[in-house]
Amino acid sequence: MYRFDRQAPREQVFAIDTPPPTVSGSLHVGHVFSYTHTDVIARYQRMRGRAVCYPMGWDDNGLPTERRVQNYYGVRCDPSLPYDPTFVPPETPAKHPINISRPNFVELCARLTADDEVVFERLWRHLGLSVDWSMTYATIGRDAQRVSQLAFLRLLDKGRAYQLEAPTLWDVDFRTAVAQAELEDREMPGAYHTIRFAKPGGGFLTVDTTRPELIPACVALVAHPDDPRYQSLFGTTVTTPLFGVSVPVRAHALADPEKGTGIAMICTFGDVTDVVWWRELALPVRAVIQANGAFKPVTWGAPGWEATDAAQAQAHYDQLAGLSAVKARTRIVELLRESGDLLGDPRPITHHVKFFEKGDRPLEIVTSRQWFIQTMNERQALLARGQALQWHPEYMRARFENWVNGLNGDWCISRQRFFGVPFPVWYRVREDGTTDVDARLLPTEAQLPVDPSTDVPEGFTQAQRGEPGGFVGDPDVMDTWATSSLTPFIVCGWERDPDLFARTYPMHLRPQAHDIIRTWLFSTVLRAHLETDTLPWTDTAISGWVLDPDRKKMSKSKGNVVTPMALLEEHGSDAVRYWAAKGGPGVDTAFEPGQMKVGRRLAIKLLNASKFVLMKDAPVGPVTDAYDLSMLARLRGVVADVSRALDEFDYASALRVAEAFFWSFCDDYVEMVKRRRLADDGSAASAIAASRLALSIQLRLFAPFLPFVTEEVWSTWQVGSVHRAPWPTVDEVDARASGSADGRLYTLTAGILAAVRAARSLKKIPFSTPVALTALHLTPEHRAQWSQVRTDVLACCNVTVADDTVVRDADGTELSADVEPVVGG
RNA sequence: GGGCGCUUAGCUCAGUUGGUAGAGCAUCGCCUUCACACGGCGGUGGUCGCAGGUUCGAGUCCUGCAGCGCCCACCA
Repeated sequence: MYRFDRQAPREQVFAIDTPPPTVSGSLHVGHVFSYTHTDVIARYQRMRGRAVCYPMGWDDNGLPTERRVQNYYGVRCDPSLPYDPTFVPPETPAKHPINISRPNFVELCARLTADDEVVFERLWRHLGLSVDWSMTYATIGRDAQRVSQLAFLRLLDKGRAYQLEAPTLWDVDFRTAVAQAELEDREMPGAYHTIRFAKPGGGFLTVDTTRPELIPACVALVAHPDDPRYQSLFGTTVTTPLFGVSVPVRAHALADPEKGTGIAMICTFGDVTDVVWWRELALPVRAVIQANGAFKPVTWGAPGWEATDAAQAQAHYDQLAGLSAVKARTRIVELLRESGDLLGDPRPITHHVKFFEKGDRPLEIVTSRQWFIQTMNERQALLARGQALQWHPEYMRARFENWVNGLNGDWCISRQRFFGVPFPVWYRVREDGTTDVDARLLPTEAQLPVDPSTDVPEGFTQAQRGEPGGFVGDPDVMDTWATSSLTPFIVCGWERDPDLFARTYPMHLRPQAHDIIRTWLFSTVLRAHLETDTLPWTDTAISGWVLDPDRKKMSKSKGNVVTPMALLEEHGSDAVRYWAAKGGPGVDTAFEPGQMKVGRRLAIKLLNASKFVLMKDAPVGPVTDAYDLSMLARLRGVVADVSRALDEFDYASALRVAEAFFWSFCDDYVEMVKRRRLADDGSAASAIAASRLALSIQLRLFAPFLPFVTEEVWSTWQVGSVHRAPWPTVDEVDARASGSADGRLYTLTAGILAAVRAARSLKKIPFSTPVALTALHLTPEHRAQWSQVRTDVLACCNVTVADDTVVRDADGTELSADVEPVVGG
């Protein structure tokens, strides 16, 4: 039913770039929420006659999977090991992790994620997602690897991807580079330490620092060029405490006279500002922190580590070597106190520190060789792409622009990890056994995907791996976003199925949540811009988050996550979808079981109302009665409004409009026709025809939202699936409803019935007691309709119009717009 | 520090181009009536965050402020 028609011409295609959920986690209510939004749009477009390309992907690539596999099987990846085809993981994880090769590790990742993917698919089917499951992809799958590597090689060829040895943001626990997009600030306790530096002619100047442990890595001091306090020091050198290193005092506009003493240490590297100063002031490197976060061994007095008293520097430094940054800080404070170079006590502060979003310790900056994709010189072009993209809601564009304007470097795409797409690159090994990183060996496009740790470059043999004169593979894998940014290419068959690609790309819709605008949305726009010089899609619909009743984002760590399957089983999929669809585009929505109960009630009401309408059958004929025509005139407007809202991706408004009409249809119209249907005349035939037409239309209006109950009813009296039925149009209504009519007779009569019900309730008059209208105030709008109000219709409420009923015009705007009959027993 | 959004009934939220404040839930009451008790109908309930301004008229437009949330930002 949901199979994408690959023969459909491009104008009829509607292609959705589905977010592939991370399979190593579990799906939560937020997923159910946002994936429902997408499904409503997919179902609507399908009923409009579009060939909907709606795949599902699994994001099984990356760190979360790695961590899970390590724990689940008790293994650890050692890329230096050869593949062992006979390896079988132990039944229960061993006490000490078993080292296995990268291909073995990847096999285990694939095995574990395959199980998850079965569970995920079951949930999505239960929820009623109208996905074409034959198009499912995985981000670690063979084709995703081919696309990632091919796109990388194309960028390399164009000079848009490059490799560089440079200071890079580094997570010391995962021991990998990370990108700007993966950072988050966390508020941390810290302390200002006032340190003294010896001035050349005697005396001291003081510097405030939160990272005294980096004094051995200090390469200069810096103050603002206009700062009067330091004018005389610019161009001179001062001496670092404990280590006795001469460092220059420099001027740079980035130095903030307001912070600390107005003069700062430049260390290699304490933060990203250090990197800027270091680069722009052309300073030397004196790095102390290693990839694992520990202070590295240093021989003082050696080139680059000159000190006035090398022995003393060594004695001090040896107490730091091997320690982590935090422990080194504690130790150096003691040393500074002993030497008298620490003035006063450290002054506690809280400040923002950069973390890898998945990391536990603050990021360090470590110099390493990494791959980058150019972004900085595309910023203007990317802003223009963001302008051209249709955002729903519109204001989310600001997030994108905010991010693009805040970029401070090219995108680092290499990670020193294992479960990811490898870089399709080998390097020559020199005769002395060292790697020549400039002598790259690349595969042909036809060979992709390749794993350079097991595959061999053209013209070499496996025996030459790592040998002098031979080759080595690039050890790194790509950032997970380097693959995810290519989902439109993966889905649309880029460089694999040109016919499919031409029909589906650029795609139509990218649905996603707002927290990954800077990562997934941004990087996808970038890759499409660089590769095809287009936007990847015309529209993006941004969903909000599901908040718990305390208005906090629902998350596992807070222990407030509800299992989606249990939710679906308790309330029913239609009910949960109803709740989800009420959360409009971009709006964070409270988790509210009450709304699900309302959705369930709506579904049951649909069943019952359908049962009533379908009790009576009649030949399909024109609708002639004024009441029926008036009701259909209202429905005509509803069809137009619901369609317009869905065209604009505003599923929440669409549902509201359809629902409001349906309740009125049940309360008022169904009551109005109850007695008429029992007659055996043209009025009855008209009522039955109109009821069935209205039911058919309303079932189709609700089908994208409540796919199960609508299909259930549809299947009892229609051929085929409601989900393949044509979307209702105003033309369809006009074709059956002869003559022109408006909705006023319907609203007037509904108003009278509602007023009678209110009066009965207020005066406690039971339904079985007949009542008569004695007075009626009419608004000018409804004046002309009064003469059409029929007593046989009002009889459904057991109300009659007395001979002496007084009908009054509403006197200007003085009277209430409501019709206020006075009811007598 | 910059950006974006939100603030309307006890709760969750609608409120199109300015024109008498809306829905559902909760609460209270009524009703077995031939689709529906897994129900129906009705009632109560609001200085629209605050202060100015524009206007005949402001929940809506403008300015400022406050609170909340999110995104971003130079760890001295």
